[in-house]
Amino acid sequence: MKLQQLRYLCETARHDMNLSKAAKNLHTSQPAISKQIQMLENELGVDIFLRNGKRIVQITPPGQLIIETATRMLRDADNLKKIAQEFTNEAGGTLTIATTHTQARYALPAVIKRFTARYPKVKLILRQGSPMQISALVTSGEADVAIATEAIEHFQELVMLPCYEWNRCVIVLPKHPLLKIKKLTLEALNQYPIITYDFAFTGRSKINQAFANCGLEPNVVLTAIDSDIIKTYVELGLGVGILANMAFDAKRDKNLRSIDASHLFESSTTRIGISRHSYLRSYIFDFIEMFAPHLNYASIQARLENSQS
Amino acid sequence: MKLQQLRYLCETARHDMNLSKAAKNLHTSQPAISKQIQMLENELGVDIFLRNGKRIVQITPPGQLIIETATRMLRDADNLKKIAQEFTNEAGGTLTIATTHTQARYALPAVIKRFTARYPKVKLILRQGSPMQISALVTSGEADVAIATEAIEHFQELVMLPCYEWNRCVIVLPKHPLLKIKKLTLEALNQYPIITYDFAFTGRSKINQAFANCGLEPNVVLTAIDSDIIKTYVELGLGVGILANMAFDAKRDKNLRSIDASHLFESSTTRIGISRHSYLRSYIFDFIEMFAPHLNYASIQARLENSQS
DNA sequence: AAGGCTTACGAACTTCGTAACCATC
DNA sequence: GATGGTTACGAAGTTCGTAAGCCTT
Repeated sequence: MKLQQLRYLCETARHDMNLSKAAKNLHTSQPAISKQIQMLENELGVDIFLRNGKRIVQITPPGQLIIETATRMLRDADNLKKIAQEFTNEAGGTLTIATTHTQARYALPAVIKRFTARYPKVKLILRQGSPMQISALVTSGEADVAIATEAIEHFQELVMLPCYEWNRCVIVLPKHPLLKIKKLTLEALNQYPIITYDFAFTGRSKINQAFANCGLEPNVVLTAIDSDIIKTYVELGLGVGILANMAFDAKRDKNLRSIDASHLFESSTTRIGISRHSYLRSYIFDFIEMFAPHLNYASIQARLENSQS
Repeated sequence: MKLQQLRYLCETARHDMNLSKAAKNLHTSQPAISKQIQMLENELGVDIFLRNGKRIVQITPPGQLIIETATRMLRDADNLKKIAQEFTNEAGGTLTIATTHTQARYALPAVIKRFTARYPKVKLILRQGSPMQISALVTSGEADVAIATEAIEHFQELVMLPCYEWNRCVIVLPKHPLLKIKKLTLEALNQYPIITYDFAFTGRSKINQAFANCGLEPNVVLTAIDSDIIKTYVELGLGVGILANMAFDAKRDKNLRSIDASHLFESSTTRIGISRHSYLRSYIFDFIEMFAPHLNYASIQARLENSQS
């Protein structure tokens, strides 16, 4: 059994069991992959892939388990490299943050500024995506940490650490009738077309929930993953926006007015997610602590050890 | 990075960093080990071992972490083989039980009889040792399950599943004065020299505790790891014995008498221990269920997933 | 007919063991 | 001087890519 064979196997599994694609991705030839996978199957004495003639059709039950274990081994191989780097290249390295637009645009800039000042030699990579995509990036080892608000509870392999709570505001054009109401209600809000986040994103489910609880069905005319796009369409007069309140800046957004809506919606918690099985360089722990000061090396390790759910 | 290199590395670490011993154990030459470890260190860019001239002196801090991760990878490689076996050789296989004398002699025979009837093709290996040795065998993958009563709580990597509780009896020669006492007390017991288990073994700490709680210091004249040896010396008149009550059989032990002592000592719990990271063949789950009927595949998996401590 | 997997085969590269050498205890 | 580690080097064994073949869709 060789690590190379496991690499070939997992890459093939990742690419819908297509040897050709796996070969391309690994910069090698298709026969190399074909042969090594056969040799592995041979050594283990079980078929990993089910073949119909010469075409790979699906993964066998033992193949499924084998791929899972092989994946863990490859991640550990990565961990070995990271451990070594931690001790050789103490200052340098890479930090890949997978996050949503809202976090990248409003929550992260301040933290990243401090981080790069402290670790000037660490290369930063920001990757955007939906909470699901973000989680997958961390699970697959393509990113070190995930920062998002929703939908990342379902990944067994991630540990989600609560960072901060936030709520929403409603944004409208100046002179909008809603500005005259003393205390905003969902009923009042529901008089107008609504522009807010895409369903898969940042705390959108809390919004739907609040309306549903009152027996209302909001007239959502436009959704976006991007707070700036929401603002743009509110400015165009398409409707009123519901935004994360950190996304509104009275100074910058002079053409808009915000109305606090914390009392209307349940607050959302932004979490940072790390893979249970990845080795984290010390500066990653520092980054997490900068983002959420109540988290530190000891408390994170405690979470990693005491929860398996 | 090759699995072979990791194997060489871990074997070297296991043998006090002695390349020669590792080479012998792996049936290869010393230069092969030397070279591959150097190549690994080279690839990772860190020294794993600290050398004084040409002699390996100790493990570097990164080396420690690297060895831990490499060990997990090798165990996973083993797991791959076990998974494959589970699907090819459904009936056959091996079950290695690491346990103490008392369990092997008194608790296991009935279970093993049922097990071999159910799985005639599974090869059974019993390995005896102290609770510490037993735990180490499972941790290192040399045994599948550990069965013991004490001292195995300290291995992070093991999950200990409670199986049954038991207590002790006092054994004496026929006509011994203690047989005339209505209800045995520690004070009465303490009049006589005591023969019981070795400190590292089966529930011995509960005995010491009980005496200590009464401010007594027992006069332990002989300790053994083996109930049969204790009986032998009680028969010789060296003192009274304190035994696990399952170790006394009135029919077989005709030359001795037993007095229940459950009220004097806190009961002990015998547990079965499995490694958190090993793949267990289905018959191993069945074995565990035969030993402790309240444990089954689902409940064991739940314990594996919900505890990390 | 195209896409996709396997077989065949020789070139390039690894790994291993023997032997010789060097360092520490 | 005995034990333990490294260096050198040729033999044996792997792995890879190209080319050719074969099986599905």
